Amino acid sequence: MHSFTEENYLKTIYYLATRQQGEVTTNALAEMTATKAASVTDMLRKLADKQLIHYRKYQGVRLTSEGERLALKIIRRHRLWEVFLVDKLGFGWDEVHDMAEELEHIRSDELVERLDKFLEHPQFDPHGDPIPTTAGAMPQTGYRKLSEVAAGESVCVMGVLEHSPEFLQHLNRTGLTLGCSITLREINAFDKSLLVQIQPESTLFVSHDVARNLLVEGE
Amino acid sequence: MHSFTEENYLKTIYYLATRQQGEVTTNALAEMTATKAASVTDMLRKLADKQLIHYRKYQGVRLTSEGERLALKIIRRHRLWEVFLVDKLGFGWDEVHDMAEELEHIRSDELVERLDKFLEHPQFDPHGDPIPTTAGAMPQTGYRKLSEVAAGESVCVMGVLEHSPEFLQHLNRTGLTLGCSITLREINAFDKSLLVQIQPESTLFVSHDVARNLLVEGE
DNA sequence: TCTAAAATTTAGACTTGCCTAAATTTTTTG
DNA sequence: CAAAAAATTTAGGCAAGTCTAAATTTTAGA
Ligand SMILES: [Mn+2]
Ligand SMILES: [Mn+2]
Ligand SMILES: [Mn+2]
Ligand SMILES: [Mn+2]
Repeated sequence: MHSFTEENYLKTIYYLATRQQGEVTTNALAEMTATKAASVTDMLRKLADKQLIHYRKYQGVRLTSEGERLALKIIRRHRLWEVFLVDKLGFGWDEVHDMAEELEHIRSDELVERLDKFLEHPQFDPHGDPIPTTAGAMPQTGYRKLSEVAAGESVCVMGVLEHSPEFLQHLNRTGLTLGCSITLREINAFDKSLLVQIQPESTLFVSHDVARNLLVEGE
Repeated sequence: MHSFTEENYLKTIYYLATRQQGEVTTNALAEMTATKAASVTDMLRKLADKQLIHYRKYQGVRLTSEGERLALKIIRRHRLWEVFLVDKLGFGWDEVHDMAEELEHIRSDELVERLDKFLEHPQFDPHGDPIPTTAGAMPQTGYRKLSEVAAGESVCVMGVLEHSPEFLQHLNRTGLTLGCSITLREINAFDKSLLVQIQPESTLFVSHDVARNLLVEGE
């Protein structure tokens, strides 16, 4: 069995590995887990002993296939619980992360599979993130960042890259929630801010900081 | 904030205090928590420091009102999660205890209140145990043990005192599940076993060991 | 390429929760 | 009521996960 802490490290390594190439560094892990580099080194030695990561001193780490399998299992749990909290209990998408962070560690495969069935096998969590399959596959989405869309294109908001309550609440206020159809009217060359049409009658300014954290699906 | 371990000790002290009079002893706690007396003593000192129990060396312990409030809060969570697992996910009453044992420690009052609403404010858990109120009151039931019922009486099965999967599965097999109406036909003076009528056409032998763990409600 | 800065690891320590063995207190019993 | 037994606490230690400070390795810059 694995501790909460080990599970959180595996998930964090997976997360960091997907948004960069090469090995995940000690300092990056220390920052994400809000601990110190020395503590990370201790844990890396332990995860390496358990064959969950490939680790060479000073060279960073990479998940083994067993480590990745475990990471995906925790991510599956996390995202299913988030769906439960939003769809069944009525929480907002900005409120569920911390609870799911705890619920993901409840140790029962049967529980997860029954929850999945109860939720009618959702494909995406409330933030648009794909839910890994029982078999441990992470479904790929072809989403682009809104910041990479060309002027004139019409797209649908499908997910977010930033999960902080502050960002999600900002989206709530501006109306840029999942499923929302928008057309990109102008791109401001100076600060890369966007003018998007959100309703036939209403347009909205979107900063580059927001645009590069919004995932959209082409026309 | 309190650790899982502290919460489990408080719940155990509450449990032991309700089924005996006077203070709860170190050895009783060691047995229930499957640890050693020396470990219990360590934890008692810590809980006393936090003013959650009244503790005098060698004299046993008693919950403070704050300790009891916390214990009831954990019990409320435990029982609500059990209702969720049985009513919504379709688990059997013999399968849910260990999962609820973990779920009860998820730290969010809002989550518990929303779960309570989602479950439509249940009064009892799948084992017939009353669910403490948000305010921290434990509803009292007037149930008697089946072993204390007189021959000739008709009663309804309302709860169990023993929660082991083995006992619950035994009840499943014999048909003595919650809500079941039975009439006590005979009491065997030798071994206190019972002959109960469970259907107009069928009767059943019930050992004293089973009867003293079954809670029933008078005619 | 050699050195200074940055990144990482090691050393030594702390807290929590647990253990065994030994000491102490309480309870029981002859 | 004194001795033996039972219950409880104390002493000393261990593993997990964290920290700070110091040492080491890698990287980057002149
Ligand atoms: Mn977590
Ligand atoms: Mn999510
Ligand atoms: Mn528990
Ligand atoms: Mn129960």
